[in-house]
Amino acid sequence: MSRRVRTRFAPSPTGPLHMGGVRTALFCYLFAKKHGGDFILRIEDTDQNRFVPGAEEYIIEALKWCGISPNEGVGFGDGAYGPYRQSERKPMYKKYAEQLIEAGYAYYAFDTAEEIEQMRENMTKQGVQNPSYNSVTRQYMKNSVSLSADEVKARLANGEPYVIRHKMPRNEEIKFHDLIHGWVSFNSSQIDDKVLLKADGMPTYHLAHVVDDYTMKISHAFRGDEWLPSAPTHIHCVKGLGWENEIWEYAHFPLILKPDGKGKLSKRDGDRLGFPSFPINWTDPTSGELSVGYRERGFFPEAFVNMLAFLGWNPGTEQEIFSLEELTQAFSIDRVHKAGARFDFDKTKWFNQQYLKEKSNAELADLIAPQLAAKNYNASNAFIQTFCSMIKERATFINDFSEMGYYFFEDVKIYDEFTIKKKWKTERISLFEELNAELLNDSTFNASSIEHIVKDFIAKNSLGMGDVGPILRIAITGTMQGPPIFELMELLGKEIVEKRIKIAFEKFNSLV
RNA sequence: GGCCUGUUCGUCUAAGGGUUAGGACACGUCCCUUUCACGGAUGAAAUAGGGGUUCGAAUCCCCUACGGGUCACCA
Repeated sequence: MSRRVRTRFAPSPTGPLHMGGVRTALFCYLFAKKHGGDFILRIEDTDQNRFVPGAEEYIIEALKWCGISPNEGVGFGDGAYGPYRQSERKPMYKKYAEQLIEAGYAYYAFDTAEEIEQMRENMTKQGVQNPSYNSVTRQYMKNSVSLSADEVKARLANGEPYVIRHKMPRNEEIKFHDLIHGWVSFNSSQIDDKVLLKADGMPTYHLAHVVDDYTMKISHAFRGDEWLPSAPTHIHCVKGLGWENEIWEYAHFPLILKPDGKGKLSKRDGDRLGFPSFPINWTDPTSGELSVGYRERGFFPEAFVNMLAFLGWNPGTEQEIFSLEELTQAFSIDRVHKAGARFDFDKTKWFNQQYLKEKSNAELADLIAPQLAAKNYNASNAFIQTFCSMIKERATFINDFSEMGYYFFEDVKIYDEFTIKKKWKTERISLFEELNAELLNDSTFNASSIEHIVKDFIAKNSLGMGDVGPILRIAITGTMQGPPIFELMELLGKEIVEKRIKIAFEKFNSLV
């Protein structure tokens, strides 16, 4: 009764994986892991015309980055059900297609593309709204249903090109159960005779899905909602092959929609919607066009995965931050939504920020080391860790650190002139020189000693913090935004503070 | 257009016949801080419409509207 849980993610290497695909993989992974089963990566490379070099490697690398590694399949070590690339499984499909013919569930078709086109035109002229190769039109086409057995034999013997088409019944109720949608039923009269085996001997998705999921002992076939309309074809083929008692459970996941709700997110979107739609960078091999991925944009894989999990699923509690392990525990297919979810980049950034805040300063110091090195910023590890502690609650991405806090490592490049003009009073110049001198005399020079000096100075001269704070802050950092100024002065040290104040005061005078 | 599928704050969602319809993002206000953020508090904000069933409906049924998917020798 209890069957080993085996799920698979089966992308086609026709380009990069987009985030919708990653989410499908994630759900398959979570479900398999939760039930102690297997998660398999199968590459659906049956369309040689659409093959894109580098796509398979991309898919593997992207899954690795996300931490949703298959335990079986292309790139992750073969298991007992290989090969895991459909092109390498080519020989087996024909056998099953022929088995379907013998069972009366499929037939040979010899029509050329032009003949099919002609048929569609004729049907349209006759007022048929949706012309297709189906239980009615197949009678008028060149196939083993309409042609005599002898002629079919002769054509086959002559090596005439042919495809094998599914023979969808004329008028039958086809019903199947979906873990998310419940019972879904179709009338077969609405469904066309899909090509199962192409003229080049390769299967189409329809045959490949049925044959591979059966032979790979897949227990749960999960895929996006866009597959729902072709499910009856698959169900009927399963029946024709006599596998209906061993069939997997289906679940069709809700689609991830564009932020405006107009259509599903697709590969074609790249990063031109204002946010990445790919997990990692992708360079189109023909156009050379680069689409920035979540990884390069500065997202943590944990945050990206966490966000994806919450698109169409939720745990039913108010917890939102989940590690992969926690997701595995909490995941349940019956908490997956039915309706498509619009993507929200703000929320995605929020997830990243949550993870950023939780990183230790030591971890962050390691992570930002490359960007500091790239800018030739040299500093001790202790300095960098303090820098991280001061900047992390103000940033969303680690990529932003060196840019946001450049003044930790080099002199101020841009001054907030608006605030200077408002706050700098030329007549107070000697007063500030005095403060500067007092600061230089401070032998401790830590945040609290500096604060003392400044506060005494304010009191002595009947000023307010608003008269001094901004001046100091802009002198040191150039901006009104940033970490606590006294702590920053302590970190930078007396020499740098002295130098910056000197440069700044001259600048201020020239501005006012 | 046919078929399939869906519809709770702007967005992601909770509430599986009985709640002042809850949370999060984004937005407003206040507190903390005489910076910015973080954090805390608070506000505004939703059951698409119409019919049933029921003592009682966001939840069940029907109709309408609207959205999405799909209609290839692509997956």
